[in-house]
Amino acid sequence: MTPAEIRSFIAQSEWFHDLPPPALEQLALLAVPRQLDDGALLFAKGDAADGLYGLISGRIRISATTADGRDLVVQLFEPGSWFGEISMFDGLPRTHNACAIGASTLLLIPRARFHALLAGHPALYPHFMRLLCGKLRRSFAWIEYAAFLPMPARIAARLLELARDYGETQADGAVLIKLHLPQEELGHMLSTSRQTISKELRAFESRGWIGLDYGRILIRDPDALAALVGVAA
Amino acid sequence: MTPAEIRSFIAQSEWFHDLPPPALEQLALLAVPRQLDDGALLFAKGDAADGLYGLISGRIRISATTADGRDLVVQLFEPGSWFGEISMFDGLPRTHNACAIGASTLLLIPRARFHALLAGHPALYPHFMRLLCGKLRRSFAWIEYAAFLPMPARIAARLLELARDYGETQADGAVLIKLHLPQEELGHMLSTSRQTISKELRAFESRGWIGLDYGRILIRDPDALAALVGVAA
DNA sequence: CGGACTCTGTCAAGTTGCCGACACTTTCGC
DNA sequence: GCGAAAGTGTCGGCAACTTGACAGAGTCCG
Repeated sequence: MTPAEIRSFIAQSEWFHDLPPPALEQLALLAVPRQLDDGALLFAKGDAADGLYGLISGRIRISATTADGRDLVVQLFEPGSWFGEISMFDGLPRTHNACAIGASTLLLIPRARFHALLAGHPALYPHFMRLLCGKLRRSFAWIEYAAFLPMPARIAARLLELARDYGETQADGAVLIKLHLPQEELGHMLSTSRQTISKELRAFESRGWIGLDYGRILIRDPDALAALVGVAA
Repeated sequence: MTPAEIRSFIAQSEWFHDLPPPALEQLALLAVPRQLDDGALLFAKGDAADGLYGLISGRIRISATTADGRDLVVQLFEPGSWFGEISMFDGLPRTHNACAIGASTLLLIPRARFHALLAGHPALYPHFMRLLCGKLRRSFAWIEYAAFLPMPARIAARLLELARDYGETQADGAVLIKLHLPQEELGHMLSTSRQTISKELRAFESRGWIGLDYGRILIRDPDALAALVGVAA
């Protein structure tokens, strides 16, 4: 990872692209590259926060865990994403665990550097505000899904989200979710059991709404799934 | 509501108390007082946002609603609270419904005025950031409770929150929740049925952890409830 | 290409919570 | 005070999910 590559990664990112060039330059000089092996823990819920992370390659899995080992997958970050900002803004410990899926490369912007950047460029604030608001709105949607929707609809809703975020449209118009996604992992995203996922996916498949392959899901009829969720597609 | 009262309300609020006096003055002049009758709807989810609201007296109930009429109570605001800021920061529609419990008096800071204030006083941003982060952390906790805890523990967790936010310590050390809180309303806060609430509250009472009276709940043993949640009190 | 590992389908038993129903109690407004 | 309205206790049937178990299918890697 050369300094030039770091600079270009930051300059192209959604978060920092409107920084003036000198600030970009400084940020790039003080950012710290970091490598993670497959499955390695980047930080855990409750850790003191060291800084803001940008994902360059690989994938990061954000989750919450109970004392007895169950966990809930909250988000999967793709290259180009930045995360860990909540602890930057409020100074409190990490809200979730973060670990690598596949070997991953990250960029750390140390806490002090990030604060200096904000102090020098308050014009960044509205942008960050919008990002936080987006997270809040997604949390609210999740809370409502859990409260209002029966399990099949929640599964459908999650499949549509995954298709939007990780989908690749095929020649026939169907959307393939480009994730290794065993039923157990889907269960961790919806806090339900593997067996329930299996049953419902099978039901969707039998109606022709989705296609199933080991660890792969193909969305054939998003409108049908959306109708189950009760929202216009 | 005299201009002087408005000014003093704003000056004492957690959100604006460190504004310089001239800005306070301007804000007070442009804020619009508003009266609501018991049960009146202030705004609904999906409405375009008119501004930021401060609650002077009464109480505001924030909820989400389904097409078939079920609803989920997300928050109750007390006098001194400000709300509706999410739509201010991202310009998108309201995330929830807001309606008055009891006759209520509010102050509206119109959208344009709020933006002008922010533009003129970027030092306000870090404070608002922390507030948004607090909401996010509370949302996360809620999501985890729903995912991980069985119903009795979720009820216990909610009772402890209510005791913290609306509790009044009695002579004997017990904490009375100063809300009119029928079991059905508690059910709407936990997205469960009245019958389940009734059964669990009765169980808590029989163990001496809480006291029950029509629409009133008294917390006698918060530690026992916290142990059920699985968190140190 | 063969064995280890992962993933999936499925069943049975048990639990939890929902819903409708109904009686009873308390509170509130006149 | 009295009647209406609101709140509560409780039962029974029912649907949804969980857990544990096990077999079979697919994939990966030596």
